[in-house]
Amino acid sequence: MGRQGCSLPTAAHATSVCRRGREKPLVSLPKFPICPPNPSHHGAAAAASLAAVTAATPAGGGMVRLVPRPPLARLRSPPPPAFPLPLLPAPSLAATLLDAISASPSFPHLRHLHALIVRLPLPPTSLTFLLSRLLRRLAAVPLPQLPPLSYALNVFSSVSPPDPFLAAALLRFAFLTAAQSRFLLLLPFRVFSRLRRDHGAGLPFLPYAFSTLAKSAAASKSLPAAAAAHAVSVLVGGFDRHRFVENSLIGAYVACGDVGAARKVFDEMVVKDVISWTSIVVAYSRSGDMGSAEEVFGRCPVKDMVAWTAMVTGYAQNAMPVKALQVFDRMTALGMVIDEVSLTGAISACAQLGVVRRAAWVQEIAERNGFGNNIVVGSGLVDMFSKCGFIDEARTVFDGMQEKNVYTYSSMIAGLASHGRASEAIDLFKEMVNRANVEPNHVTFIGVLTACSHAGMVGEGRYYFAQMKDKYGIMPSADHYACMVDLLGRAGLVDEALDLVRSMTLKPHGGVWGALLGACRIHGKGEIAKVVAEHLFKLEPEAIGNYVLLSNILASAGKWDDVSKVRKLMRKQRLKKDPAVSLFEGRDGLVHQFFAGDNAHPRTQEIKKALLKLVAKLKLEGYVPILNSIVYDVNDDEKERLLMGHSEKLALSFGLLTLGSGSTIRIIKNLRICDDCHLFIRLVSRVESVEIVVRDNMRFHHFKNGECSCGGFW
DNA sequence: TAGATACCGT
Repeated sequence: MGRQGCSLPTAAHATSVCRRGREKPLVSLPKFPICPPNPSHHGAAAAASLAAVTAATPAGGGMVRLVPRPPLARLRSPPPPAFPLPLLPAPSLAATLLDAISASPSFPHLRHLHALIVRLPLPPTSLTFLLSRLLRRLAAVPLPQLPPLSYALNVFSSVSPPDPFLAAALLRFAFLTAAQSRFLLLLPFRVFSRLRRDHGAGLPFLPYAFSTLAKSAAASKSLPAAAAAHAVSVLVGGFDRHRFVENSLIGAYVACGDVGAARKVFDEMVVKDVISWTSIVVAYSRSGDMGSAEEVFGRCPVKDMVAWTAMVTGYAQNAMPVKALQVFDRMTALGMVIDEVSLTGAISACAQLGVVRRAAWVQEIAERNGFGNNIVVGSGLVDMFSKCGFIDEARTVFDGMQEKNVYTYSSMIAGLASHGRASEAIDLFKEMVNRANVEPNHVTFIGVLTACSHAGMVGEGRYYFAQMKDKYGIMPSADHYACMVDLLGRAGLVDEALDLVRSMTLKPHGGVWGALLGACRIHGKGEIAKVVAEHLFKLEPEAIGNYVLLSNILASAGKWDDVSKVRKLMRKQRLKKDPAVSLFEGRDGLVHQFFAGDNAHPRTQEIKKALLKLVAKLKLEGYVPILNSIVYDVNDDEKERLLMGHSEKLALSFGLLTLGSGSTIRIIKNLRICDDCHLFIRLVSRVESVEIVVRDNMRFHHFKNGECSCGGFW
């Protein structure tokens, strides 16, 4: 129990279950406070580090022309000012100008204000304060009108002697504009170098200047830049014991993936605050080392909402959803407020678990607090409902979202694909690129290709695979190849799929070979399977599924000698197959768990009796058990007996007993549904007039009127 | 100066 880390949850993820007579609700619904929605190490070394970083920065199309010009010379027919001309005493004048800066909608307005400010008789502190605010506002002007760096340098040069406060504001301007244009992310380093060259020791720097350099290093994920920011902050700034700067440096090292360097700065800090602690926790969450994250979090003396949230999202990102929800519950029990970010972590955990009641509770929190308008929360809800089996609810959330981005579309497309609604997924992709003008990325195409694969749409799949590269400039990754191999292989084009793998310039990973092995299973290609499996066993020696799959393929072909060889190999590797298990959530919210051949449920006699009756009824309708689905060398009677003990049949029988005709029965299974159970459930949906939704380890099957949404492609 | 979402095969 407690296995974590598969793409869809196993039964073990349920927080509590009904088994061996022990009944507990799946989840309790705690009460907690909700916050209101948000309103909206030496001189030469330092120089060398800095030179390395600035040299690594590509030349920037004239943006770094550091030739100051008098601001007035740039004035060209300014528009009429949208504010009253200041005829007030000096303090009020500064206040009026500040209001005017905040309210200025465009670069021309701000330019006009700049001209005005430098002409007015303002005290020096007011002047630098206003100009720094002006720089901040200038950096927020949307891209087409975004002022060039040369203009910001003019602002800086408006004041003499050079002012440290304005220098920090100038660096921040460089950072913000570079971030906005996603170009020249290391621009602040260039500006810093220039300021050093022009003013030398005549211009001291404030700590904020170095935190901006650290931020710029973090944004560019450049470890040399982080090291350079570190070096100059100590050697030029003398800030080797400044908490603010140290925290920024930790953040930069974390963003660049150097946990060791981050930890070194942290360990050497004399005074640590919650931000220092949280940064280290995050460093371990991101590197997948939740054990160390737990240890550091445990030692953190004062924990705030952000620190707690870092743990929730850390667990969620590392496929430990049960722990994520436990931490989320603890933080709410302690009276911490919940905001969009912490809720996003809980949503992700619910999506991984597929727990319906908990998901509904999370949505209620989101709606009650207006978080539903948040694009990240909304996208998360779409994903969550899809993974809980409620594709229509996912679509409702999606349609209700005012703003959608590539995550929102990709979640919805992948959701539709996993529910077998391929044409809807393709239509949505077309809407995304043609009407909404949202640029697809590599993840979007995984969803599109999966949709094609699950519906046998070979032509469409080939078309989008080509379009991805030719139209959108996205080079296919091994994952995209895995989708294509799956698509071709399922459709029976196993040889073509093998050719595609052999033509790859990228090294095929387990996903690619695994898809091919799956195709061999469907189409009974025992000989190819053996070759494919060899690649897989080398790449993933401990992935039990590969051995089981090969063994099953060989068993279906009656090659029992080969089967025993594979089983021997498994024993040698000390690998043991996961037992098959199905979960059924009753109307009362209790989760009932059934293992294959299980007699443990309190109502087992009733369940088996009902199942036998059901089998007899189906046989009258033409049902013939698919004995081939049993991969053991036993006689046909025994095969049929084993088939009738399959966990999803037990869960279905119990579902029918408790819910009855006309209802929707939802079953979660940890392994792939077998051919016989698939046929069986299809027939039950017709004969008993029920809808049955089964989530297997990869996707959803919606059974209705004798048909399944997967159309046989699973 | 710290915390956010989507994806392949078995």
